[in-house]
Amino acid sequence: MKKQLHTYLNRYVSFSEEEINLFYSYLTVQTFQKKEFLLKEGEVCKVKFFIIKGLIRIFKIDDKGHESIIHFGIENWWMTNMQSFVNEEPSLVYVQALEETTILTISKVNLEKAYAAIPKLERAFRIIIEKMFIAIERKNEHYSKMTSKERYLGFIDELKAFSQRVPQYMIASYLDITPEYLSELRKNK
Amino acid sequence: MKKQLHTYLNRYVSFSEEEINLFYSYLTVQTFQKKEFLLKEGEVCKVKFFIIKGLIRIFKIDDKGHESIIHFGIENWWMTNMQSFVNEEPSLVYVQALEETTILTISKVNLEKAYAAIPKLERAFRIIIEKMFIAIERKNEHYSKMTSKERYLGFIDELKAFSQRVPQYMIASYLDITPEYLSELRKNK
DNA sequence: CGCGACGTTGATTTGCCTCAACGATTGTGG
DNA sequence: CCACAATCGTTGAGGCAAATCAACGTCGCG
Repeated sequence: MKKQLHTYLNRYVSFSEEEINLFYSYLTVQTFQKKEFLLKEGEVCKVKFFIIKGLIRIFKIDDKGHESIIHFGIENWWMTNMQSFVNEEPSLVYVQALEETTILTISKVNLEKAYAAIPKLERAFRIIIEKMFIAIERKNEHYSKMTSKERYLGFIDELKAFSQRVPQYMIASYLDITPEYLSELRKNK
Repeated sequence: MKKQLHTYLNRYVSFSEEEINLFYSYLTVQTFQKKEFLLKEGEVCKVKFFIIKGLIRIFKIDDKGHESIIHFGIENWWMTNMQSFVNEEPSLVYVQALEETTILTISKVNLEKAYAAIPKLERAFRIIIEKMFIAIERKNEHYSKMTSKERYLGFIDELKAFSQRVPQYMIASYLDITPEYLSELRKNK
């Protein structure tokens, strides 16, 4: 797992073995079963986490009890509920494992310590969040497509990574359409 | 302007006068007239910029020639087209001044130099982008509300900052509804 | 085997768009 | 300083995309 993290981080900033060892000492390994929650609405998100293996979803439940999926997360993604983690506010969303999932977590305090001990980390995480920012804007890009059909087609590529691993109604939820309508879209190609 | 920037940055990380002077030496002042473009689709976004005074919009034009507004930007915001700036790809969006607007710009090269010269800046910009990330997620939050009406109501607060300064059809565009329909929503409270 | 989870289909309803037209402002050049 | 042109908000008629609701078939699992 240390190796996996090292490889990942080196994509952005190159770290020595010692630096990774030090960073790793601030991390905690955790495993969640399928359907287990990493975070529930109302709780404060205490950690950033790196997915070693598995699949998670971030979703919310609206007033009518309707779930809608905001993000999926897979191997080699750093994730958190930024709003809750940064501002230390109650989360508005749920984070749930969709498969058995192993993650490395780091608390806010430890992350600050790690930034202080390894200044390059600050840079790495700035770059990582820039990528996340671009990804989220890209999703929004698709969202504002006129029709759902274009939305669906526009997403096909990035959905490939998930579509084999999650039920179709979750894809529908991510696209913000009903499962019934997605079914119809798929039929008409 | 230097003072304004200093005050702003101190909200996140405290900088000395000298550090700000150094950073400032990498920046360029620019002024744009109302309706002037800071960036057009297809161009590569070469700078990050800080709005000293004025108001801008980021918008795109879809296949049917329909404009839709992605963000507004006002005083004391750092902005850029992240996708284009970071990846040095052609921009998919337009950036346009809606009032006479004065900005401080910094090129990618100079930003790298500034990071190297003033390591604390890396931290400041990490924090700034975290805030931006939270803001954009918050917008998405509103977006996935079931009805446009809820969307409109949910946005009222953060729209106050703009609604006095931009025509209503731009608000509609930002909310992703037609001006006609927004008009109806407003009538029915 | 029986139950729950999932995908599909069809009938009906509705939120929101399109298109067109009309006042009310604003502003701009002659 | 007025006249004419844009620009902007509103209203109404008509239409369509996508939601809702309900029912059914299939599959995998305990």
